[in-house]
Amino acid sequence: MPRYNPAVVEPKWQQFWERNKTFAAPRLPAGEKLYVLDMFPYPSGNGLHVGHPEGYTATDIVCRFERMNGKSVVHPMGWDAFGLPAEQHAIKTQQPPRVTTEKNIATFRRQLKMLGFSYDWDREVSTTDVDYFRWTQWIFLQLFDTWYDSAAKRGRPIAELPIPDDVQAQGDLAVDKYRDEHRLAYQLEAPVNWCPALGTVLANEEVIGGLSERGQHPVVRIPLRQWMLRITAYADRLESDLEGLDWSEGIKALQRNWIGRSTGAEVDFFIGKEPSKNGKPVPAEFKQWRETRGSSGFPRTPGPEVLRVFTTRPDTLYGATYMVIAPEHPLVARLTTADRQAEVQAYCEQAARKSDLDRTDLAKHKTGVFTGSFAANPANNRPVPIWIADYVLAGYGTGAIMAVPAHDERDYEFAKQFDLPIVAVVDPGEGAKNRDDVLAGKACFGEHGTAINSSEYDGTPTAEFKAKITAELAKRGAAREAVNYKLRDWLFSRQHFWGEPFPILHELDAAGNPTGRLRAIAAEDLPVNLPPMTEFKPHGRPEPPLEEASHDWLYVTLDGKRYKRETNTMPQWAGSCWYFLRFLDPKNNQALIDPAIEKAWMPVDLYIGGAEHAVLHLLYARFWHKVLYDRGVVTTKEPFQKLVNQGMILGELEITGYQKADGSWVSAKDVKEGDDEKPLDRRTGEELKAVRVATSDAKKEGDSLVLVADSSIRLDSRAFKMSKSRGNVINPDDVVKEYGADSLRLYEMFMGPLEATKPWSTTGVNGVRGFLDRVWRMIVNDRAEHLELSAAVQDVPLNEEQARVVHRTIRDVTQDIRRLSFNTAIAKMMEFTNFFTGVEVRPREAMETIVLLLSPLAPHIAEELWGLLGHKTTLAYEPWPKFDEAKIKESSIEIPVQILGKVRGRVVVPADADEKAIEAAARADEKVAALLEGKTIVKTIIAKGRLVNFVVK
RNA sequence: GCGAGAGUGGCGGAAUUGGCAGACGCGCUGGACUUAGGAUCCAGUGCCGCAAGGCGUAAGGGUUCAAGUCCCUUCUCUCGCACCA
Repeated sequence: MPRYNPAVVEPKWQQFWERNKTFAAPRLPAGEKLYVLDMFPYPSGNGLHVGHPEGYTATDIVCRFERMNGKSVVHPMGWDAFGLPAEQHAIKTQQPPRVTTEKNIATFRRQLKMLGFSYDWDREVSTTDVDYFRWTQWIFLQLFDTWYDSAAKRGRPIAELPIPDDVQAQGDLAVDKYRDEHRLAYQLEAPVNWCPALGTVLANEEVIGGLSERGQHPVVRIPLRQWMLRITAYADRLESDLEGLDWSEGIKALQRNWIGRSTGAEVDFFIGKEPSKNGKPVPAEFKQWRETRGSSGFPRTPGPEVLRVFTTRPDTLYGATYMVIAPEHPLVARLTTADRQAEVQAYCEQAARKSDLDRTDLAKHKTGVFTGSFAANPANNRPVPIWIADYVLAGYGTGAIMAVPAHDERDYEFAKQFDLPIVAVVDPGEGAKNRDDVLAGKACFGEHGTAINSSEYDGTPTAEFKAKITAELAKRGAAREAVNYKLRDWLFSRQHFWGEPFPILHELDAAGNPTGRLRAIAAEDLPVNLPPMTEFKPHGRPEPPLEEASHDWLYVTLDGKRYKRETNTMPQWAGSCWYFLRFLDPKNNQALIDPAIEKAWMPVDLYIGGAEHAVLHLLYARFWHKVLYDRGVVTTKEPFQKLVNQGMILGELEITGYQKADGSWVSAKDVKEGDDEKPLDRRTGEELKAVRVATSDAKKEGDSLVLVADSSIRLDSRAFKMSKSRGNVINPDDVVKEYGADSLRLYEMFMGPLEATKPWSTTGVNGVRGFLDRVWRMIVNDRAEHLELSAAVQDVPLNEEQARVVHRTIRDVTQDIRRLSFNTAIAKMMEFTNFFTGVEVRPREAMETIVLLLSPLAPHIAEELWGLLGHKTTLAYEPWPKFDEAKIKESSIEIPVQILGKVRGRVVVPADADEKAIEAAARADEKVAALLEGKTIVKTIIAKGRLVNFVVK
């Protein structure tokens, strides 16, 4: 019994914590607050993965550590439980998704409790709880009720939206429509992937090469009414507010990249209101247009007489030798001349059939057609031909570009393909690699230089030219400065039956047809629950499955008007956009959160989760938070002050060899990867078989791993992502059963830096279990019948050396935990244990210290040992050990002596020895003295307390 | 192609501001205790060499008394984005 047995110890303490609500956080923080958050999991049917406990252990360590440091800590957990798998399971088995979800949550909850995390379980929420999504719907109402005032740079109530006179004059319906167009939540016809064979709409990633991932059925893109959220309005704030956040540069870069801000100019190219005979702008009309623009300035929206483009390089305007519009551009018909009709139509139809992926994937060679029309270049007034090509995206900028083949790689390729003129207008400068080719139009140069072939601007440096010409054209009303973002508005509706219903009603006329008028459900009438469903199967139409709901759910009469409910549901992202707020006030049925609570606990001080959410979840949550900030619901601009992404845990390292069909080996250097990742013989193209090789059959030779039996055969060695198909998945339940939760926690922290990707190793788990066994035996008499202290543990003071070890360990472990460097913290505790197991009499003070230091990482064993050391209560709120720097200092130290930078000897000197004394000691060292014999010392470097280096000749 | 990160023993990984490369763990070798060990304890373990010694942080160059760490060039791997004008 007195052997360390986690199967007994761990459940015992888990029950203790639960019964005593040891980790319940107060409503409002008492003293310094700390909000530590994990990305809550999607409770999948597979149960917990070993990746989950990695981040959860890290946050748990921080929480337990800071509680002992006296902070008021809130550490909640919940479930991001809407999701497609439960819906698909329902279709397959007719089991309601709520039932499946609750079952999965129960499994996850059990597994998390089994790992001893110090969550305040009273705060548990699930995004699928009606009491929870009531507030998700409430936030949607805020979005619906908000427009973005770009002058004030903030969201404001829709009632404050100024209505232009001309709209006002058109009556109420026009005003409503105008408002609807400006809301942060608005409707749009957007294309979806409709798969007739499956009878459902598919997400982009479920469509591969125009076929459904499941079953390879054809998928067509059809327009469907959708809800959109105007995240683009917040693009610049989402970008600029990144600056004050304590996030890794990598994640910030990822977000910036995704937002994709670029600055440049919008420029209008005159095309003429009506098509002309030769396709070129009529000079007289053009002249008149220039005059008008000179006085009217640059209009907000382009009229039909111009083709507006966005460019980041207005300085290359003189080199714009043609223009390109996207196949979906509204002016396609207007610009296509009669003789080009057939060709253009065929091209556009073909482009429409391609998915976004196909367009980019096989776009190594460019395609396009000439429209027959020309536009006037506002810089030099010359006509340039207008082409249609799908390398220009309809959704970015204005969907049209000015093409400068000499200075844009894509335009260059296109110009080569279709033999269009290439005029260099930027001189790369003397000494540039292929300057002559660039100037001759035989190469493309995309960087900055000085202007040429640009009339009076010749010689102007790129940056200066950009500003100059933009200002000049702006004065003439032909251009303006502009900013563009890659970020698109957020497609917020899904055609699913397992998601949050929208709190929106569509007004119906007497005939039962929608009038186009929307009505938001009043906040006090929320929640809108999901309708009860009797069967779960696709109804075979693209419209949402909730269209099949019973009529008493679907139709509503209010104030004498009939309405039909919105039948789209929200995407899974919705619930995770604000859960961190609800955790702080989970049971409030008057408000999303009590303002006093929000003010006291927010923002989240530490947020840890997987890097897979680095872009979308974090961006969406930040966006919602900013809207709530603008509307006065929250008081912080950003929700997550510090963010850390834990790295992925891979399967165990695998050594792979390659064999031909006849079983003979092929060296890895002769293997290449074919389609579908199948290994092929580089020389013959023969298909090979990848074979797992046992560690004992492989050895290292030089830089490569080879077969023991035949060293000419090289092998590959790498770890792979855990996957069912590869059979390398590690189940936390099994690990806990075999080694215990503390061992699992400790091992995951010991594997390496939190943020690194690292392979699993079962012998490594065994190793940390061995450490816990040693800690146990250091304190417990494991030969006794009953649990009792080892006789070696005695109430004696620490001697000097022991005190040094104790205090140094406190210092280092404290510092390492603060840095989230748990692997080194564990190493320090192992050193401590190695030292004290070798000591016959172990002072109680030392043992109590190590137990406290270990407790955030391995809390169960620590609580058990703490009790054994004579304490009656949990150590969860025991003060964290303090160290005394004076006790760490040694009276004498050993320092290396180098000659020409090479260590030649060591000397022991008093710790406070001055440079002279150190040098004298170094010279006195026998070995050093011998080597210095007959040499001239040019210089002596003394790093106090570190080393001595003699530079000799 | 662009962006981010990383290359250190057989393996996972340590190494304040440039200051003893390889902490700690795994694995391996030898030993002790054992009927036995997948238990425990002790010793060893970067590479070459009998040794003295030499060589070593992806490769090459540089700065420095001193470089895993700073600078330049190149290579490889992982992740993300990918015709964003």
